[in-house]
Amino acid sequence: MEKEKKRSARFRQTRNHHANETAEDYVEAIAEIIETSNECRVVDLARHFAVSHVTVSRIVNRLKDEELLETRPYRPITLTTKGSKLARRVKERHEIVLDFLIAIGVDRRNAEIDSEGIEHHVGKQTLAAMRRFLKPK
Amino acid sequence: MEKEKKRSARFRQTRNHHANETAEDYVEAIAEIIETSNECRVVDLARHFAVSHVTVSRIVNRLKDEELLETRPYRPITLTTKGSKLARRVKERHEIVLDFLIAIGVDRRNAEIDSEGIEHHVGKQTLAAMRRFLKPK
DNA sequence: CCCTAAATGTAGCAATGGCTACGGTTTCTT
DNA sequence: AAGAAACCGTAGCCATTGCTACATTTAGGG
Repeated sequence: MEKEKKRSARFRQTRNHHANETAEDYVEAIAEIIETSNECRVVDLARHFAVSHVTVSRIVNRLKDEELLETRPYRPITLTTKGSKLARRVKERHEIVLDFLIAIGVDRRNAEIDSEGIEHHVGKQTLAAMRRFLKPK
Repeated sequence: MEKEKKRSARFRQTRNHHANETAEDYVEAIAEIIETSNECRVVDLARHFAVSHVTVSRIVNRLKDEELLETRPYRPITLTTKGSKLARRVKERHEIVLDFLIAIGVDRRNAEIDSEGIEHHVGKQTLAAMRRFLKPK
């Protein structure tokens, strides 16, 4: 019974992370787009994620409420300090996961696909293990 | 531009997999419960995933439409052949991911947590790489 | 056998993330 | 400066996955 309770808690955790995954993907994309194009617009994100601008707009508003970014109507999107920090963490984690998959023998194409999905579920310990694998001292 | 198009396709893929993940989790859980308790009821799944029986009931109906399982009102749930096959594949993949995480140095507790989330995003190549890592010939 | 408890089902609400259609702003081009 | 094109916002639809509250069915204990 005790074991079942733990399992349940785990599943709940997984689900609660879902909205968070979107936030992570968005701040990462925004940081990336700003870095390469100097500014990030709703359309850029729509293209990036291959969704309509409407979907992006709604999510951006939510992330604004969460104080991850700032926008004004018809204006570019900027990250708050909180958003930038999250973006940096996410980017680092993403790169580690990608490099790790390549290191264990997955070709770049597939590593890129799988890492997009995997990265959100990689906890601290797992990330540390991947890091160790990449840089054995 | 070409690269951006590929990336978009990838994201779309990821999203389309979401409903599928639920199906995978459910058939895996059903197979597991039947194996240990001889039958699987809606309440068992509700306990397993720590959600209400209502949520389970709705999802079970959807999976019935997808012919992964069979139910009759107020009756236990059974897997179809299709459902059983999926469950077996999912279970195998799950075990490989779990063992792999442990093998790279993640403790069991964290490996169990992360593997639940990661497993759905592990493609054929990545799974093969994990298998190679576990059983080097 | 009946009556209650447990299990299921149904109705209806919320949040998230998709969409199209339509209308309002900004910006660029002529 | 005017008009077109690009961009953005809003309304309103759908599906999924949560929920509570209430109704129904099944199964067991008296």
